Amino acid sequence: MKRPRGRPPSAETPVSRDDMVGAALDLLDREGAAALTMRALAERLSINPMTIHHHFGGRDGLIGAMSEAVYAQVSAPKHGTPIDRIGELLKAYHAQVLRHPALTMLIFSQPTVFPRQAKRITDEISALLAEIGLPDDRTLLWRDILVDFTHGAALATAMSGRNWDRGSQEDQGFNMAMRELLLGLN
Amino acid sequence: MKRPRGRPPSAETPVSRDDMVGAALDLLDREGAAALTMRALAERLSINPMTIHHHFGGRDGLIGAMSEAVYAQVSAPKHGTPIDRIGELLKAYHAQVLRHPALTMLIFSQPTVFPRQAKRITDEISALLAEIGLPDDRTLLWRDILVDFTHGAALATAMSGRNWDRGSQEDQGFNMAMRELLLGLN
DNA sequence: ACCTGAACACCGTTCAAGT
DNA sequence: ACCTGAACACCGTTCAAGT
Repeated sequence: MKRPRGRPPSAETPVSRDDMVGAALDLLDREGAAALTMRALAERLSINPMTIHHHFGGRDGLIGAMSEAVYAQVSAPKHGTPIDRIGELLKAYHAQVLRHPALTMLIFSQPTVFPRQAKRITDEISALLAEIGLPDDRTLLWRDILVDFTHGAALATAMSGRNWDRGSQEDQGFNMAMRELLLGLN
Repeated sequence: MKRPRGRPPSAETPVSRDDMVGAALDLLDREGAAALTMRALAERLSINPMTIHHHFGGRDGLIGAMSEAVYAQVSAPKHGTPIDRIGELLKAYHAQVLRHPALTMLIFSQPTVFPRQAKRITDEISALLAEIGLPDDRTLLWRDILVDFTHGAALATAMSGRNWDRGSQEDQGFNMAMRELLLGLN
């Protein structure tokens, strides 16, 4: 029953890095943060826990890779008014949070793994706010308002514990609130 | 060196429930969530881990008691316009978050321990919004905006990892943002 | 380079027992 | 009632070793 030591014969297709990230996300979404252990994930992939550890440099590294994968594609549309583009960017961000609420909690509770993608998105919002012609101090103020509100809404979702599909009620509430907030920018 | 089994002679003043909550908060604030283990806390109090466990029904129960203690005193002033009272209530809430950012993260990442105090504060905001004369749908919308923004700002603070005294820059940023948001209610 | 097994230093909690 | 010690079933990670 036990696998032999050392590298397995190459006939067995090896488990890729992406396989690991994908399986980790699936496990996290289905069973929550407590269930995402290196050991459980390894079991599911029929590999050794240390294999995962070596690929990502530990559990934090794995979580970092997961968040990069999830948030990499979040971006603002190329056309439209700056305000519309801000709204769409934050909606896209929030939509990903709705898909993986437990991941959001993990990221927040472990500051060391906070993804570069989050900084990228934040910076993009700052740039768009400046494009409107807002003075510097109000650019900062509104960037914090919009980003913090989005994170707070994410938190509320993550705490509810369920996963949501795009277009759910939760999503609509967020969209309405975001529209209301963006009115304050005019 | 080892303490004897069973109940210690009553000459040694026993460790009270409040002592445990206080020491737990101190440990959490100083060294972070990972350091708040039943065993480390027991060591610090020179008692058995299981003593704490029995008093609170486990680690989650302890965290619940900590959050009740921290948020119990957060309340709105008795006089003033509803909008002012909302602002003060959320500022008081946020001020406690600034004092114990790691506790906030713990609460959020463990939905089962989310404190009754949070519900109490949320309900109070709903009531104050209704007092302004806002229609029901806008009461809900703005309650979410204000509460979620406050939580998001709390998150940003908690992630920064440091503790802040009242009146810090972080606090001022929050106060300015809150004032800006409350303008949207008129 | 890539993968593995055994061991280490933890953890919360169950259980049975003391006073 | 309140407190304790030992044991259980975990955890991430270090280490040394295989191919």
